Amino acid sequence: MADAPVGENLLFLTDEQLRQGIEAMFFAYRGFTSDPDRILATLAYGRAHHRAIHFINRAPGTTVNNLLVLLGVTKQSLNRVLRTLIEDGLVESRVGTSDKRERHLYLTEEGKALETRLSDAQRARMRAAFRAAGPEAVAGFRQVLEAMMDPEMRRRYHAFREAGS
Amino acid sequence: MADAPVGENLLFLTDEQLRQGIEAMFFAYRGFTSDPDRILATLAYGRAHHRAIHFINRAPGTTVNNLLVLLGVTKQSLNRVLRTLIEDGLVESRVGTSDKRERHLYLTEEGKALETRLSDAQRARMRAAFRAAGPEAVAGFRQVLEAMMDPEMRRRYHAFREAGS
DNA sequence: CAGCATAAGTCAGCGTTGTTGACTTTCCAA
DNA sequence: TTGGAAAGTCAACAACGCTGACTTATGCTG
Repeated sequence: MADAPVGENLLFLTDEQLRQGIEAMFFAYRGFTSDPDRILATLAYGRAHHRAIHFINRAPGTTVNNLLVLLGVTKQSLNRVLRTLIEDGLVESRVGTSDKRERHLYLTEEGKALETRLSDAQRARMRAAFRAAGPEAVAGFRQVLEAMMDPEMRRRYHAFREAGS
Repeated sequence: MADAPVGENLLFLTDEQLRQGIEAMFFAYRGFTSDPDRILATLAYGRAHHRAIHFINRAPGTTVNNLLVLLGVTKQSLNRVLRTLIEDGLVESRVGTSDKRERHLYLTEEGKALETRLSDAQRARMRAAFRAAGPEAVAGFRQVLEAMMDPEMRRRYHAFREAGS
């Protein structure tokens, strides 16, 4: 916010620059998802399964309600994914202790194994991109992405930053 | 590649940093698509229509084959989208002059109007994010996104940069 | 000219993942 | 004890990917 560069250096706000940013997001997101997608395709799972596994791994014991708000999907949509993951023994659902209506979600050993496999693939690409671009570019990358989030999602993103590190 | 910073400044390649990068991409992409999605929902169109409209606008006269490679979808999937856009009078399909097997795609006035509407919404968010982060961050953002693309997509992305500016 | 290749379009069917709406069960808290 | 929150379920639907099989029109090559 505050003091953006004044005067001549606003070329990065050109219509053409903005369109290129949009296209960069589109093509980069394709690359971003392609490696896990290839693994998932061999397992009869999809991206929704990956996302559930990712966030359960990041926040073990999270409730179904937490998860569906985080993922931005309906209870019914998440439930379909969770059911198959539980049936297949990748996720464990434990009844809450303080509030027994809640279900707390955990990855099983098998679930952790798949998480590692998916994450390794995705992190390898991210690592290569970070290494190629250098630390200053990475800082800029994160700043722009953060500014692009809805405020509520930015809040949740920060919650993970604190919990994870 | 080349000379990455040596020694202590490799914190940006930490496992935790990479995971945060992954989550940033996820949350940011949600924001990135949310504004056009809201408009499209009122029109019985989806993201696939938006993507087709976007790239036809960027490369008027492109062929169906060009477009499906660019979008990374099958002919059948693209055709379903194009058919509705042509029926609704947003896209015009002209038989090729040199090669009559080809169909060249153009936005009609109505198509351009919708493109503008969708693009305005998406660019507004991108502009706000760029402004908030500043030009150096934007440069880094683009560097990292580019490094994250598959090489073939990076080539196509550059083709647009040259054609567009 | 014959025959193969290419571009496009179409039909049928399927899977994943999102949606709404309606409903039940469980259980906490006022 | 009663209202409401959390979770789960069933049904139906839409968007948008996919494969496979096929047709039509056209271009190119031997």
